[in-house]
Amino acid sequence: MQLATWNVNSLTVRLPQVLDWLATHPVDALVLQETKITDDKFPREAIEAAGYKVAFFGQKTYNGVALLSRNEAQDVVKNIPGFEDDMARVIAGTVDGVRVIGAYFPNGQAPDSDKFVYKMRWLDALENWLRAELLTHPKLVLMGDFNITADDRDVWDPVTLKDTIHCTPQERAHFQALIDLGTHDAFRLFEQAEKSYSWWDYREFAFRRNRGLRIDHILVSDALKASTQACVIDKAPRKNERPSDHVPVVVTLG
DNA sequence: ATGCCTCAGCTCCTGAGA
Repeated sequence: MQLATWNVNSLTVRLPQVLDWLATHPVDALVLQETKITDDKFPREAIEAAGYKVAFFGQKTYNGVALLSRNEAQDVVKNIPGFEDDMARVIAGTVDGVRVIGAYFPNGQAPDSDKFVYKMRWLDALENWLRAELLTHPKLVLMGDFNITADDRDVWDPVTLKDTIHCTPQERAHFQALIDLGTHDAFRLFEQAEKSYSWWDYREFAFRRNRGLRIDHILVSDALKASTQACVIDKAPRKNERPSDHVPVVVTLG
């Protein structure tokens, strides 16, 4: 079984690339972030024609998430239950017996901003919900655009970027809190190349110079750890014309 | 210097992303 996550930065722009990618990477489920599209305009037909069922939860201009799966997702949940939020950031569903949570974590903008305060509140709520979800669904995968680097290996210049957004101790403590609930950073379960990133700024030839961050993650629960066989970042779509600034991350479960 | 790209939208500039 293969599961993947991809922040597409506008599904309207990236739909052809998503369909191309699925044709060559026929994963069992794919979660998308930053679809930036309202539900009435979601390209359901094109995705179903490619052989996927889809659940989606969007809004105009910002945010927006979707869960594509070969077999229809059961018990779909949108956003964090009990957490008031006017942003579409989370979609969860059970696919082939695995609880799949796709999430677009808040950016946070800057450590001294209101958006950072919201990010911390959102992360608190996510942790409380995940604790409960793990009890009812031991086989669980949380994946998406976390907007957090787990440690300095995930940062192209950890000295210059020390304590800046995505790299603060507060954000990393929250990442660790998710791990402490009984999950594992699937990417780090395996030997990986140094300077492996999932996002590169559009500016200053950042991709060509490999000035990136690893902020797109896949956490697998304790119950899935032993069956986790691989986790790879697929950099190829970053070389497309009009690429997303993020690339897909894929996990293979036995 | 706070932009450099890219995207959406009450679109010819602005806000946001990370």
